[in-house]
Amino acid sequence: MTSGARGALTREAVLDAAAALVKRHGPDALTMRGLAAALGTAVTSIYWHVGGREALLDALVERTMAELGEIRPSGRTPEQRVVGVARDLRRQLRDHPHLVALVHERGLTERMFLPAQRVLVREAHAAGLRGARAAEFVRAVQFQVVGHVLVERNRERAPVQRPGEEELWSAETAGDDPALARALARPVDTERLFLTAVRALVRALLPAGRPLPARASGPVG
Amino acid sequence: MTSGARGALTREAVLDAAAALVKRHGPDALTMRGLAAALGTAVTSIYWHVGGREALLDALVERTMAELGEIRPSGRTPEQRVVGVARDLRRQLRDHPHLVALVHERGLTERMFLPAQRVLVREAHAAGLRGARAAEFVRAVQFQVVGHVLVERNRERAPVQRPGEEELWSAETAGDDPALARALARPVDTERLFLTAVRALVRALLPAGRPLPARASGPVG
DNA sequence: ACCTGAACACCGTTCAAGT
DNA sequence: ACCTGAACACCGTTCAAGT
Repeated sequence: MTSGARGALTREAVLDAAAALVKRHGPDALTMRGLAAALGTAVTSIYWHVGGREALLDALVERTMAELGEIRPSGRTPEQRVVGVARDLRRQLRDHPHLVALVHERGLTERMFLPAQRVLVREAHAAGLRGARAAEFVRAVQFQVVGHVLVERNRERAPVQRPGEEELWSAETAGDDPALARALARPVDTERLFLTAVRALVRALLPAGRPLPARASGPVG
Repeated sequence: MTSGARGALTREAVLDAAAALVKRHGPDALTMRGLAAALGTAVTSIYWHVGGREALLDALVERTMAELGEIRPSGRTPEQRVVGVARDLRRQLRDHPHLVALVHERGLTERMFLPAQRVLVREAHAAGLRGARAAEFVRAVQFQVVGHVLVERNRERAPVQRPGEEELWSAETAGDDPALARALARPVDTERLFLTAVRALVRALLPAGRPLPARASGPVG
């Protein structure tokens, strides 16, 4: 109904319709029967073109991931570039909120982080980090970014916190600090929180920022 | 069948059986019909005692949360105590892996972190942090701990990574650093990673560690 | 090669009916 | 107050049958 049923059914057309459904109502709203209705075909045709629901969602993840623009580091110091990469990745994921849910459900956070991983390895090398140290750095940034995005998404779809109860909590936990109680009641500035955490991590793991003379490490590509 | 059908059906008995099912096969395996079968009653009895599936899962989360031991800070400096609190919370959540999944599904990470929040506020005050600064600190630790646990759980239930592909990735991303490629192929030392990240955060946000003379801040309890 | 309807084995939930 | 079976409105998937 939504998408024109012009011509033969294509794998592409199925994925398009599926993506539209997910975009509008979230992954849970994507049912094989509903998708078939949107396409104007029989449910079983979907199975012929893309396979079952699992395969469909896998394909959707892969497609959305390919649509994400590549991440290019910018900035003077390795620290600036790494923080920039983290921020860009977070922005990309924020722009595709359902992708995060899909990826989490399917245990693909590793896959999601792969493009950024390449870039971070280069930055680690440029900063003079190699081997196990470089790996630890990359992993730490991965956990940081992905973890933050997961928490952020989670809070967004949290049930409407009953304000009365929240007030109570704040008063109870804030212990003689009304300014803190107020701050805890306010919505979180997630962007700021994110940058704070990433910067702290990068500063702790990256060697002190010498401006690196010309080209610090070996051939890169 | 599993749990004895002795006496009248109780809300407690229903929750017990539900908890057992979730513990053994995960939250997805908890179906109203399956639960009724395990209890040896009609499905509809469950509705009378605890309400629908949503209410059941909510009750389960609340119950499991109450079972978690309270978190007590230990250590000399505020930094040590905060890191300890974070580590304890992570351990608790690791010991109840399905709780994390349930909490994430239902958008209750805020609720899950509440007990630790109280403790962290006290530590922030003890370290001389008040008002908005203290709130930011608490929030940062919250995102850090919860985020890490979410990523950790996600990776655990990730599909078996085809080793060939992973090898390729490593070789591709490692760029002239075989030790890094090997490190990336090895399983992550999540405990170490966690402590590294938390320590970096705490050091960045907590005022420099003076040993605090006797009692630094106002009345607390 | 592509598409179909019917059927199977599930779900959560409601409701009128029992005791 | 407590428990029941039947029924409703959904699911994903398979399969034999069509063209």
